[in-house]
Amino acid sequence: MTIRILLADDEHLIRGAMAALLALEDDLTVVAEAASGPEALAMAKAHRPDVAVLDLQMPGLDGLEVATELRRVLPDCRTMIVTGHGRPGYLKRALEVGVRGFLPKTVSAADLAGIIRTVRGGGRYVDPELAADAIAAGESPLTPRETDVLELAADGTSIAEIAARAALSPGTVRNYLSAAATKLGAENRHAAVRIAREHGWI
Amino acid sequence: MTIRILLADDEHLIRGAMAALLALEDDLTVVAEAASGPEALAMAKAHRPDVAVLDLQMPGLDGLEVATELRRVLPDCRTMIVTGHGRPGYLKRALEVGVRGFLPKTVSAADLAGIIRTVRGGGRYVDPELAADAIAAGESPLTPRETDVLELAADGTSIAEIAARAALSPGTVRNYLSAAATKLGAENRHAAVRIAREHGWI
DNA sequence: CGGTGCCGATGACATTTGTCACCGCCCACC
DNA sequence: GGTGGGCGGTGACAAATGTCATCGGCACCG
Repeated sequence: MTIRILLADDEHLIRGAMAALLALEDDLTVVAEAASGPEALAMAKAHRPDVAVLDLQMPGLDGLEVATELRRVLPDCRTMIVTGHGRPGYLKRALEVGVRGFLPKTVSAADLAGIIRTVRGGGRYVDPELAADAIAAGESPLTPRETDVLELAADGTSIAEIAARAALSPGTVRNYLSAAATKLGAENRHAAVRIAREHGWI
Repeated sequence: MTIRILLADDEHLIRGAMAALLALEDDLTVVAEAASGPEALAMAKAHRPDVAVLDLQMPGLDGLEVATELRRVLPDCRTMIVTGHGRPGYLKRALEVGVRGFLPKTVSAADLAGIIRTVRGGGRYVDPELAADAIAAGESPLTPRETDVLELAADGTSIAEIAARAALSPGTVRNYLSAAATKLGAENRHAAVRIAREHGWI
C-alpha cells in the first residue's frame, strides 16, 4: 500500500528536492505539488493524499491555516509542517490543529521518508530541538486579552489607534500593555512585542 | 574546464537538492558544502571554489557578510546569493559587495545551473521580481546617521539606551528619530523601524 | 565666497506613554 | 456563598517621547 503525498512549499528547490528524494522510496508517491496555501488546499481536495507536507511560510495561507482547513475537509489526511527558522509558538499551535509532524528544513533527506511513514501510521514526530525550544519558551504568561492588544500593538501603532481597533478605552489599552510589558520583563510595549514574537506568543 | 562550486545553506534539504541537481551537469562540480557562515568561509579558503552560492540567512554570518569577506580573501571567487523571502534592500547591499547573482529560492532547478555559468563567465544575474521590488523601493531617504540611529532603535530600545550606545546626546537621538519618522511618514519611531525594514533600508 | 546640507547639541513645550490605585461586573471554582 | 481572576473602565501622576526653533562646526559645490 503506497503512501500518497502532497507537497506544498513555495521554494521550488526544496519542493523539487523532496519530490526527487521521496521518489526513490518504493512505498511513497508524490501525487501533487503546490506553491501556495490556496493551491495546496485545491490540490488536496482534488487528489486526497494520505499525508500533506506543508511549508509554514507560504503565500496566501500559511501552513497552519492550510492544516486547519485540511483537518476540516479531509480528516483522514495527516498533516506535517516543515519550517525554515521556526519560532517555538508555532509548534504548540500546530499540534492544536492536529498536525502530526513538525520539523525544520535542516532535516536530513534520509529522515524525511521515515517520518512520513511514522505520521502515516498514526504516529507523531517533533524535531527534538524545536521541542526543546518550545518547552523552554513555555506557556504564554499573557491573558487572552493582553495577547490581543499586544498583537494590535505589533506594528508600532499608537495607543489611540489600538483602542479604536479593539473598541476599548485608551486607558484600558494602556493598562493591558503595561501589564504585558511587566510580565514579559520589557521596558516598553515595543520591546514586549519583540519578546512575545521571539517566544511565539503572538 | 569544470566549474568548482561552494554551496552554503543551513537547510540540508535545499543544499542536498542543489548538490544533486548540479551533479547532473557535466561542467559543474560541488567541491564543498557548508551549513553556516563561518563554515562557508573556512570551506572557501580550503577549497578555493570558482563560484560560491550563499544563502542569505545563515547562522553565524549571513550571506552578505560571507560575500564581503570572500571578496577580500578570495577576489577571484564569484559569489551569488539565494534567498528565501528577500527584502529589497539586501539586493542593493549585495551588489555593493560584489555579489554577481541574486535569486530567490523559488528559482527552478533548471535555471540554477545556467545562472552559475553566467556568473562564472563574469556575467550577472538578478531575479527580475526582486529587481522590480528593489527599484520600487527606491533609495532610502534617510541620511547615514539617521539610518544608524534607527537601526539602534530597531528592537524597542529606549532613547537613553540608544544615546549611550551611539555616544550621542539623547536630544540629538530624538531629533534624528523624529526626522526619520517624518521622512518615512510614520507616527513614531517604532512604526518607522517597521517601514524601513520593509523597504530594506535598515 | 556664499549657499546648502549633514552632524551634534541644547532648550522649551506639548503629547504620548507608563505606572499605580481603585472601581464595578461577571464567571468559575472551591 | 465567598474568593479569585479576567475584563473594562477612570483618574492622576511621572516619565518618556515627539516636535520645533536655534545654534556652531564642517564639508562640498557652484
